Amino acid sequence: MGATIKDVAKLCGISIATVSKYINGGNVTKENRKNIENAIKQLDYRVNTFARGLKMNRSMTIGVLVDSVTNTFYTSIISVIEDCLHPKGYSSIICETKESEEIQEQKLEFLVNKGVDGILIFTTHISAELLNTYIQKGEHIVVIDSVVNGVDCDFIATDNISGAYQATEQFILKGHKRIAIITGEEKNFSAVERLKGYKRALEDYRIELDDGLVYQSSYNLNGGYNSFKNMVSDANNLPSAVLIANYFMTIGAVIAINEENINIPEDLSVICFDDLELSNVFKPRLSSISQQTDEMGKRAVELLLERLDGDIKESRIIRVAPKILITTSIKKMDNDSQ
Amino acid sequence: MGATIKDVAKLCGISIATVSKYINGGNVTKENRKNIENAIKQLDYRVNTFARGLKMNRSMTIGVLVDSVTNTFYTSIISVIEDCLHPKGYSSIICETKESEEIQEQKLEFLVNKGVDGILIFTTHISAELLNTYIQKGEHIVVIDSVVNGVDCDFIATDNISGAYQATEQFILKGHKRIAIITGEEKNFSAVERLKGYKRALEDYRIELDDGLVYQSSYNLNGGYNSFKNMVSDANNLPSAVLIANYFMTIGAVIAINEENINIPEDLSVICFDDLELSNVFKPRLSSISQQTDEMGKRAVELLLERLDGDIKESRIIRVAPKILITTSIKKMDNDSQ
DNA sequence: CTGAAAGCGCTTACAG
DNA sequence: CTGAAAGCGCTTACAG
Repeated sequence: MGATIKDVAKLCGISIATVSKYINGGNVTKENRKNIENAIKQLDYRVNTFARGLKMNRSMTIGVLVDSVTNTFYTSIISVIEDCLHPKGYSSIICETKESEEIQEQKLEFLVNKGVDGILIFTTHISAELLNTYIQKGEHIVVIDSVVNGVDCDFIATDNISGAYQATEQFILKGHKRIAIITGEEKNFSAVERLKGYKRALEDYRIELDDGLVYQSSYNLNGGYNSFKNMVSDANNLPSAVLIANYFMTIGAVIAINEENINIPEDLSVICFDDLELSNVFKPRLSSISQQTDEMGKRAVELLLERLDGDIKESRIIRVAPKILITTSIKKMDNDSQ
Repeated sequence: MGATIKDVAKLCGISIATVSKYINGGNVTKENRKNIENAIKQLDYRVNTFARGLKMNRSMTIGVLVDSVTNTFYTSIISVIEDCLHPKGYSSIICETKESEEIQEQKLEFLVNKGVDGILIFTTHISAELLNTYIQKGEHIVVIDSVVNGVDCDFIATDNISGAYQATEQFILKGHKRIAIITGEEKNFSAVERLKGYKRALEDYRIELDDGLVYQSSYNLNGGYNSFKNMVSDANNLPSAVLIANYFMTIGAVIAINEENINIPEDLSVICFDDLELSNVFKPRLSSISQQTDEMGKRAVELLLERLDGDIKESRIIRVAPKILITTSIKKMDNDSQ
């Protein structure tokens, strides 16, 4: 169908080697350059990706593995990734795991079969074993949003401990002492880190940890809803403030807040992780710890491309500081009460 | 690095032609089959995508062009598209236009350069000229979420007129007579259709159209916010019900509703398009017209693959009926009042 | 700077 | 059913 490098060469009366040299940025005489440029335009010539890929053993394609493309936290990062990748000639293949480890393995295999040059992974459940299998096969991998021990690849994640610490500290500075946290279970990397930050802040400010105020359940809408319901049903153990550890849990909590007719911040102060749509729409606007998706996406691509080019071998771990946004969803407490 | 078909053939002591035949589903003797299967496993052989693509002149890759990957309406469809594509061996390259026509052209060119076999487009602004340019070059295109006249490709869209009609009808059946609509401008395909459905319902039920109740502005959060503010500021022209024509306008409207302390449905009845996160979280749950993203994604892939295989030439237009969900966000009016 | 030639890994008529 | 051989479009030493 389309014109080939041969057609261009013929039209110019020169060899394909020279045309190829021009295309790849080499030096050719002024006259040849002009002729080639004209011929390319005239013939609407495009380099054949497959021929080039075959010869170069590079696909200029990056695989992206993600739990779900309807998760706006992930897609915010994906959007940045595309922006960084396309100018360098890379495209990406996005695969969803739907949070199934079985599908995750299938999709990883799919990506490798497609001949991607590197893989960006941000799924909640990724095991060291699976990562190591592919790293040993020579795949270049960068993991986003979690850190797995004993794996020789790059990691990039939000500084969750610091984020949760700062949030808890905000409550404390406004006089709160009964501070609850709604977070995910042990298997969720960021949930655990955020719980750690919460505990550390309490400790630093000499507030005794009340295990009854730590609600751990599934890291999603239902988990948030159920935890919140449990929290308010325990009438003689009510907190004055709550930190909610991710966006989906927050959505669940908001549904519960509405059902229970709880007023924010009069009845309860709230800070949530992830500054997405809901935070804006809820009244009052929710205080939030917002992960820097731009920074994360940009750095992830940098790390991966460096790995593709260079001979970096050591595992690098990057922590991105979140930004905290405080609104009227936090009540200032009297120092005497509580 | 990886093993090639040559390695497999050598290990089996047969020709590469036979191995190729096996790989592509042809008949080989039982013994050869066994040997080949073993060799493939032993060598961890994978077909080289580029060699195959070069030879076959098919990339098994589909381009997807979308305004934004953080738009959950779009990503719901994208998710279904991947599910349909992967089992058939296709992968997809997703490109964002960020609603810029310039970027749209660049990305389309990017996709064609990458050698995609077909393109799925769902962007709000796609011109007949641009589409025709690529169709003439032999690209296979399916357009989702809008219909463009004078273009020889397939289209798939929600039956917007019917959706808006049904919503308006619901208001009317509950006794509403002053029904407003907040929608997008003329350039937005679905906005125009939804306005049409609204008008048609009023007409059918003999309710005179009040132009003052038609709010048209930008088809996004700000447009929804501003329109809603304008609507309530016009105190002697208040409607009892409002239909909001897309998700982002609804978010804007909800922010305004909160600011103005308007009670739904006591002060105002609401139906919105697109049954996404917000509808669940808002109290009371918003009535909605939900577009069938599963159906749309599935049909889109079907149409495209048919086009790739066969010799379909005529332009096909598929309309998918939306589902309407009625909640307590609509007040039953006394027949006497208003 | 330019060109002839080999070769990347695969598929596919074609002959047997 | 099997195999030898051509060729897809490109890049890259190599010689000039």
